Amino acid sequence: MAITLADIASELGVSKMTVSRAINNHPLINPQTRERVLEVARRLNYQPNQHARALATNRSYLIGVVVPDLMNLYFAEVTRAIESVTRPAGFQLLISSTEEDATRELDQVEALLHRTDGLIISSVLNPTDTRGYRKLIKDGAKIVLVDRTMKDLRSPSVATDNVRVGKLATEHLINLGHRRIGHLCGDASSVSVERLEGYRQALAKRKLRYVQAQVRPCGLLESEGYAAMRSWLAEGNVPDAIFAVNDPAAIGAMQAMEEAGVRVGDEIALVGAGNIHYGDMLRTPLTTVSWSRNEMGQQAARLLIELINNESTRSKPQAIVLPPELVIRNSCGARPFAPADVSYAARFGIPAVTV
Amino acid sequence: MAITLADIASELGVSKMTVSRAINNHPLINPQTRERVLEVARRLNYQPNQHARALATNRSYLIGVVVPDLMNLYFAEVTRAIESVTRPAGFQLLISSTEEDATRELDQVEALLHRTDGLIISSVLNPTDTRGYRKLIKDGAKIVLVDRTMKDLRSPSVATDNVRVGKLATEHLINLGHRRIGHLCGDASSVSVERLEGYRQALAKRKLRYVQAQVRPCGLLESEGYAAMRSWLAEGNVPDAIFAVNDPAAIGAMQAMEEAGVRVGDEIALVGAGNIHYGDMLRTPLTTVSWSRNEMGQQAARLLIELINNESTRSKPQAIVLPPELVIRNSCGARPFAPADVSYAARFGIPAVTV
DNA sequence: CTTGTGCTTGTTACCGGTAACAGCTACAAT
DNA sequence: ATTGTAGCTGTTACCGGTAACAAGCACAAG
Repeated sequence: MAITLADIASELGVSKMTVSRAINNHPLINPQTRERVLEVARRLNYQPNQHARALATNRSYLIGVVVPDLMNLYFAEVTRAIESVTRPAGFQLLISSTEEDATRELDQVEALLHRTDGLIISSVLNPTDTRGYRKLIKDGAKIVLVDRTMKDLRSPSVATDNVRVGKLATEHLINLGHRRIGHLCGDASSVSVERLEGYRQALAKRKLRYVQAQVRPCGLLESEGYAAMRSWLAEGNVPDAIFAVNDPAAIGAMQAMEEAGVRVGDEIALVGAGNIHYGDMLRTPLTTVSWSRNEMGQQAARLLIELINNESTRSKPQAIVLPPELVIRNSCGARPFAPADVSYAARFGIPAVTV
Repeated sequence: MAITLADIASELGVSKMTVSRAINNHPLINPQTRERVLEVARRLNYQPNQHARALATNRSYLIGVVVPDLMNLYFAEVTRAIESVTRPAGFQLLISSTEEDATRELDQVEALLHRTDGLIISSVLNPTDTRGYRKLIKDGAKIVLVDRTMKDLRSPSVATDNVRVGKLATEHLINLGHRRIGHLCGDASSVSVERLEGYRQALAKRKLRYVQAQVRPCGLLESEGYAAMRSWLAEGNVPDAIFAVNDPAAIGAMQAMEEAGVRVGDEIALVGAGNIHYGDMLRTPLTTVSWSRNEMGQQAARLLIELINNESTRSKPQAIVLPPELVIRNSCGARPFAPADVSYAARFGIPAVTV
């Protein structure tokens, strides 16, 4: 078995308490005694039992991170940023990926809450459906929301202005001369809903009609973007420009377009959101909307540590909003798409569907 | 505070022990009693205190995962595969990224060992320098090595045949007609050393000279591949084909080439290793060597769970080797590179260095 | 010579579970 | 009636730390 406080104590003929104080740099201890204890601890390679410590102090020095998808480099980046703050502060991360699945999220959160000091969550849930989290927070759970927020929840959050994200992307496409602009929209999560709202606002502002058929349900995963775009191309009636809810969805759509022989940025303009790594190195570099993933993760980590240490001087939970900006690359194209009615179905060998 | 066993016990007028037995499906309990207990537990939303349980049983149901770089999608994939096995088995993951830094790895491992039931490690360390791990394993640490292995270590491992990886990549370049084949080599880790060995073997087999100047130290990170290639191009004397130790390094190199106006696959053939996500969607799709990340993660997870449950029937630790295969895309080019002595320095505006 | 005070150390109990063993009850066997 | 034996439940101690309080000691002040 491992070395315990008691081993060191008996070795030195002192009490466990003295050893404990030495290890924890407690002020009420003779510096010489501390040195003697630390020396023995080093010699025996003492490692405190974290479970015992957590049980006694009710502090685990663990932070749970719940993200929708670790294969999405956007979240890998946010997670790394979180770690860059939590590690120096002495916390370790319990990371779990929900695969964009709400049930899994609730399970994970429930499981993580009781073995961590607090959670950083990027929630897949519908932002209006806050019952679950509201209760947890009332019961004292320390939760910070990152990237995806929820309405009226008394917990700090860090996100970008997603309505503006949708507006920036859509307005850019309008400015390029496009009039038939579609949207691959996400799910019920806050980012999806707000970016859709931004898309609508941009259209309205420029007096363009909002056409239901031009908004295709998709999801936030690359595979979903691919599937949605593939069926859209097969059915026909594809717009000349598309704003995809996020970069993975855009990249999935891009892949579907390429398979169908559609020249991205030329025949169909495409804009994503999130500015994920490799977006600039793709066959068709992806035009996107960007904000700092680094800032996002670091701020979230700071807010959570504040919360854990009860340093929150403010009465209202802080909601940090990071400014989004357009990153223009090639996928949005320069020329508008001229022919109004090309069917891509033939390219897949699938009969076109009249909408 | 949270509900404890004692709360449930007093509510029902039974002992803590009875409640504990009910919660854990212990056989020595009256089914009716169990039902009554479970009902109250549900009603009060009892969540067992994992720290207390871990302290009493010496089992935490946590598995530590130490990977070199979570921004490397290769490891994100392996991690996801690990999780797909460990989660159904009731374990949670404590993930930490070492950023390809040996010191950080040792720190992390030390810290994780004492709060987990076992570790899955992809080690950055020099594979011959096994002192540290050897001692830990002798002291009872449950460790499975994944992707990167170490010599003579009594612990199970899952990896690919990295000598073969280097051979496959290099032979492919030779078969394409290249004679001046360089290598962006990694660090002291097992994959780096073995792939370099494969590169040498392939050259030797085809009677090509091993030229020290054509093997550039690089590292395993994208940024390192970029930096190494950039300076190589600036110095001149670049070979017509390059095998990069892994995909991130290859992609970094690719970026440096593009910035220098060098046409990848055309002027310089490039092959990576690992087949990371997006490798096929890059501006120049990356030729690479591939093996199953999924298999890798899942097998590692199974081996560790076996180890934790002491189900290891075999006396020798298992060493699983996954077969690598070549994935031919565009970065390796079709035509060999003709001119032998072009200086790329001018393109950077840097004076060429004669080697 | 007491008393007070500050510094350091020890004692006790507890955090919330679980293992090992003891004890109780009802019923069957002798 | 006694003993044995399942079958279930309770008791006690312990896992390895820490908080709160008690206590010892040296030395200065009264």
